[in-house]
Amino acid sequence: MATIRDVAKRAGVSVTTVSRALNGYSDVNEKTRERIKEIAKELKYSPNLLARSLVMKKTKTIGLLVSGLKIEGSKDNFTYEVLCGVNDCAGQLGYELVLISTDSQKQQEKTYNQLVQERKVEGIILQGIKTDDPYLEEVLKSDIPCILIDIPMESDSVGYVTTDNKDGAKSAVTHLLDLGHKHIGMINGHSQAFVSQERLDGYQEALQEKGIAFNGSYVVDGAFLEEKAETETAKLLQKHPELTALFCASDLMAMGAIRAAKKMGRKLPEELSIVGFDNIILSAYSTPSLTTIAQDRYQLGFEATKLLTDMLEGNKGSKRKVLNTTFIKRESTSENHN
Amino acid sequence: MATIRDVAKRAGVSVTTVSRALNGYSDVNEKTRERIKEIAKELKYSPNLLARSLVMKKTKTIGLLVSGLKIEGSKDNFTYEVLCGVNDCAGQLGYELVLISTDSQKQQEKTYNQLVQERKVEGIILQGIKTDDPYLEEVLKSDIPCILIDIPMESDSVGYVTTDNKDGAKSAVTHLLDLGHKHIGMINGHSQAFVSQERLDGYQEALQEKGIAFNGSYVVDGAFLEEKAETETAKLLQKHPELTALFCASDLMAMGAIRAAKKMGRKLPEELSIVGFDNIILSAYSTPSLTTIAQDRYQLGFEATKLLTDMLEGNKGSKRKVLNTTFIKRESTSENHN
DNA sequence: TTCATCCCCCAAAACGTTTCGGATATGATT
DNA sequence: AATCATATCCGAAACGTTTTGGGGGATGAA
Repeated sequence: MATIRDVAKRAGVSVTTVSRALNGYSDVNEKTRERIKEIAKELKYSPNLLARSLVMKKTKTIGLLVSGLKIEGSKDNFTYEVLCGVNDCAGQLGYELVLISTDSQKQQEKTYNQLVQERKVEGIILQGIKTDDPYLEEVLKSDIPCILIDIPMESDSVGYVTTDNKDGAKSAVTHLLDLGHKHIGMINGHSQAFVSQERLDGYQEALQEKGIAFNGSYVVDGAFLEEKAETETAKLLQKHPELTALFCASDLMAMGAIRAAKKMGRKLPEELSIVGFDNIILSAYSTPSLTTIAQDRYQLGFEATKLLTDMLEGNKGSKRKVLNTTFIKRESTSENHN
Repeated sequence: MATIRDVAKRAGVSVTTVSRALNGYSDVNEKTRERIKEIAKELKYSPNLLARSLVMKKTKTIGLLVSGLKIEGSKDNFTYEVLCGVNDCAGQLGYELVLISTDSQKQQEKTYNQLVQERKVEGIILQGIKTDDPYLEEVLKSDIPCILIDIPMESDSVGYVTTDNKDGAKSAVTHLLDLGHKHIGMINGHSQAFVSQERLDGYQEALQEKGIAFNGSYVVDGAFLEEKAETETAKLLQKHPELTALFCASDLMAMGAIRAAKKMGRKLPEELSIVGFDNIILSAYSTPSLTTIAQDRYQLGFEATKLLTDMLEGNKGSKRKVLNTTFIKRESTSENHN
């Protein structure tokens, strides 16, 4: 590996001049600059980023910290698609991306600050963290720039990007109401996610606007898990046979709900309408295919990165961004025939 | 950020001693070692990895270079699951992971060597590269340690990990033959993937063992794409109505095949048996669910990382690993009734 | 001639580590 | 008393950059 010294020697100038020539400073003669560039190319010189970072105290690196990077994530692809967005944006802006993953085990050993400082990243995007995670508090106190995904919290150094969950949920439920459904259940996610509360809010607001009373026993906790959703749905339908429609806070849970309904012999969608949230791949392939609220996970990652790099480069501006959802009609919803 | 100098000052020793104390050298008194550790913790000292790497010429970092890290990858999750495996193994072994993605555009600008040297990674895992990619040649010439995924090529510094594609394909086709099918089509992947050839070999070998002549016109190119597979399947079935079964070189293509068959009014699986390859999530949810050959993508990533770190640490040993497949029976295959 | 301006260039310090080659003190051995 | 081995410690160099604070020469103006 050729160093800057090699180039300097060969060019008969000082390392200072090489550095300044290559970095586009104006106090170097154009002729010598060209010569230096020539030689650099000849020697296949490329600056040692470690050395550069060490002196400049900038690494041009961001980290994607994901809590629970597990194979189960394949089902909703949330993390993968966020990752794609982050990667694309970071690439465009010349930032390197390091992937950091934690789990409750690792968190015992290292604090957030340690974890992040060690990796020498300038900023962090946080994905998949729950609201009761001890890291979250640390993040908000720390002065390491950070963007949270789907956790609407801010501080001087942290911002967030999320989807308009309330509005999305509202349009889902409104869709069901428009189809004539009066008794609509909800399979919500666990309470360690902000989005659960938001989606519940949307559910309630939609009901309220149509003058339908909210019934707490119509809402159950599916914990964002397919199996849990299946058993909870079964129980719910058993207990409340009057339900003709379900709003699920995630497509994956909707898959569980579909299975539960099928097992109970309910005809879909004639005897039970189901709408999900997320628009995961599966929702287009299931039988019946799933009417759902699409959120753009790629964009979530992309915007998070944009926000983060803006912060890093000192561009003052909003540190939050809320994305819109899109309603997607498929087969799993139909008019209420009761 | 506290530096080693701060610790040294506070402890009243030299930086050398602090360094050696913290790194477990024996030529430092246990008492002072304890004192230094104490102070280090007190000052929240953690060594600057940039500085360390600079002098040690080791970064303890590996790169996952993926060609075409795109949102479309959501459908088969190949990259995501490999990533999970790489991440887990790297984490266990104390390596950092940086994600590098390229596309044909970026490859114009930077050679493989540049791309990799700049990032200061010690080794690379290469995923998603096609056989006609110019990078591949460069990889084999380069002396940067590298593990290829699903490309069985070796050199002094590069090894590979892959699945036993031929055997997997063979068992898929054998399954169909055992069900009494005599005319079996194949929707293969494009020829820029090694696995395509291997799976074709397995297909042929299975036929041969049962004494059935190979018919080249039964094999079409679905390019690993769902849509392409759909149109190719439609054409194939039209041209060869005698076909009662299909072997698809990927589950995603099988999805296309299923759709094509349905559109033609074929009853599945009674009038057409289909077996896929991969065992992607979708295959369990489609109607009919897909009989397939499972390959462990997570393990692929995990083993790749193990191989790579072995190389990096000078452990001489095999630089290749071939994983086995598992046959999974679902609804899409049944006995031949003709 | 003298002085101020540019234009180019450079030596040296700094970043935070690790490591090499001693240095010192202590105690044991001869 | 002299020598030697051992246990601890340390100064300084090295890694490859960027940046700071000039320095010298040419040019133009006074």
